[in-house]
Amino acid sequence: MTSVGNERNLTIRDVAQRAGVSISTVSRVINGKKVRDELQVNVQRVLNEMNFRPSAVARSMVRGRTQTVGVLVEDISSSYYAEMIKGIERILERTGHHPLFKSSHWNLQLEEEALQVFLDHNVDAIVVVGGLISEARLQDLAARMPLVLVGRVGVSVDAPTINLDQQGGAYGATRHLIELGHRQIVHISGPTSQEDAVARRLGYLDAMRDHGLEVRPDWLCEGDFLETSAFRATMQLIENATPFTAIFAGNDQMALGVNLALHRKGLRVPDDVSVVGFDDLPVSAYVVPPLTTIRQPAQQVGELAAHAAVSLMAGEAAQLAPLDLKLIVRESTRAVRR
Amino acid sequence: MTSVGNERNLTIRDVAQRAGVSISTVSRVINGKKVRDELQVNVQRVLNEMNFRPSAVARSMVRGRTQTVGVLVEDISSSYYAEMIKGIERILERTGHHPLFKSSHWNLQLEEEALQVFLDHNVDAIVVVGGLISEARLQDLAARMPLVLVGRVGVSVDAPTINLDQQGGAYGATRHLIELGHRQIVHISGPTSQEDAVARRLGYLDAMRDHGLEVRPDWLCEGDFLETSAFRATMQLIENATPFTAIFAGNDQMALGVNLALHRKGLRVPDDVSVVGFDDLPVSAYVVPPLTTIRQPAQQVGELAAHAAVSLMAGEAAQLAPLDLKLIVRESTRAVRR
DNA sequence: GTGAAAGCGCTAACAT
DNA sequence: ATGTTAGCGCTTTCAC
Repeated sequence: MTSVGNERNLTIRDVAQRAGVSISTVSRVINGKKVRDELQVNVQRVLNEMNFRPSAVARSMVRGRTQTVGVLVEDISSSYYAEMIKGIERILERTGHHPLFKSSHWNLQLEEEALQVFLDHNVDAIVVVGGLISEARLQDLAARMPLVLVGRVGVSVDAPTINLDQQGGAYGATRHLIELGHRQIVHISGPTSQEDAVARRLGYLDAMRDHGLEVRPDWLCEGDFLETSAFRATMQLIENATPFTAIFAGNDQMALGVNLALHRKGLRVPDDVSVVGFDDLPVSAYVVPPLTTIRQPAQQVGELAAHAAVSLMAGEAAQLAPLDLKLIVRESTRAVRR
Repeated sequence: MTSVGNERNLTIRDVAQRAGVSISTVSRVINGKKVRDELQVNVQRVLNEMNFRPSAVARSMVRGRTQTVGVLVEDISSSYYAEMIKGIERILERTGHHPLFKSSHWNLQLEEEALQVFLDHNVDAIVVVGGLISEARLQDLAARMPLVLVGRVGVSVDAPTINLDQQGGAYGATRHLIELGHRQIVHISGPTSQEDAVARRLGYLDAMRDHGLEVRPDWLCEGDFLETSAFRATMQLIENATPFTAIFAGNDQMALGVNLALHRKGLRVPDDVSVVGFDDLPVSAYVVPPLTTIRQPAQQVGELAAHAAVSLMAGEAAQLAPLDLKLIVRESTRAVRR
């Protein structure tokens, strides 16, 4: 049976001894440097026999690089971030780098701690997704090591930044409803402490204004990007007899909350009320009715961020292809009934 | 402004020099060992001033421990694993350990590679969730280092194993349908290459048999745990005019696929067909109608696994509290129409 | 209690 | 081309 890894804790010395060469020769063989054919073959054989693998820790120590990339997200288990992480994994795997994921749960202190851990562990690059870290701190980081920012709009940090046009996406979502004849459109936003939530709300406001539609104050609700908040907001709306024919939720999770509230109140989607979400989560195509939404290419964002990090680590400039949000029309929206 | 981490790459020598003491004294202060009060205060001040943090890599090198735990899952971005990961993060954070997550995508070779990476990086413990790694290999690993297994039923490896009674859960799901008067119950299982899928199918079969119900061959479908497969299977069932009044899907994602197919064919849930899922994903409570399902306490599983790993690393035996699956009755099931 | 020195496993000069 | 040696930054004997 082939054993996984070293039998005990073998070192390069053990290999050298067994092969009857010096440790540098073993090191050279391991690293594919020039060695006399005869020795090369012999050492390689011993290497295989002993199932030897060099210690990544020792290599990191001497090389000053660890082949790891710190990735800071709000919540690993949230669908959107999870998708992004998948993209990051895929790219880094190819380049022999290892992502180190940390969740900060929208908590500034946890973010700082995570960064500190990355620094302590001497990661070769850091990817910061969203978050509350100050611009100054990010700039500080960027000056010292490869840093890639995702979803931090409006920061002037000297680091490649990947942003999707949240405002434009929200504008498109709202316009879609308007084009279907809706005039009374509610928007349930995410928490205004988050940039994305604010940008999307702005997009909604812009679209309404551009089409000459007034926004009733009670059409603007604030949720927290989770299902329950939107569920409650929608129940409230109905109980208050607020008039509306469509709801644009700040993300798909909240759109689900909206759906359920409408269902509870005996309103049908899309016959009575049209609903649009944002993100296009994997489940969104399968809920009943399938959700019209704005697709965020989360995996691609992750891939792009990883590519940028790899470039930076190689001392090259990062190439940032523009990524687009796309309206995905499914079955939760229809022309307003006249 | 407080800077994150070291200005350049400060070492313990720089601190020693500035504080006018030896590096051992600095080391002692950092590690909270006995040092003369006067020196202690002085060194600590310099430490703070310089914003010094010891290199985790160097510490790992000399201590032989890295404070990291390798966690191998099939797919980080899958809801169920993501929840578990959250539980693992939460516990390890408290003990100062850092999880290193790897996805293996149901690919044996990727699993082996991930393990190898863990070993190379000298992780202090490994948590293997499900997967295809052979029992022999796991035993090999367990003999050499702290290893915790999750969801590997029937392996006789000398390592703490956390298992939920998948078969029992499926039995309960099926019995729930039977108690509602259903007799014609379809089961769409996950891929039979996965232990969980097989166990759940067995639970279904047991329940049917125990209640004297025959299982038509075409009531047993095999999906792949993803929405689409169940969608297709359900469409097929209806097109073949297979008689059924309820469907037990192997997981919630497939239950969503079932829902959509029923919707497409004009069948109502639960009025025409009852549907039960498995897992209780965060979204399951918010789809319309809210899904009746078997709750797997994914986060708790993660927490338990992390606790076990921590115990093992401390040289203690792991305490494994039993975790239960629970039937969550929501609105996708109702008594069969007579 | 404190400092000098050895050494964790490896790579990269530097000799040979 | 190969071996010898000096560290990488830290912890930990071991003397004092």
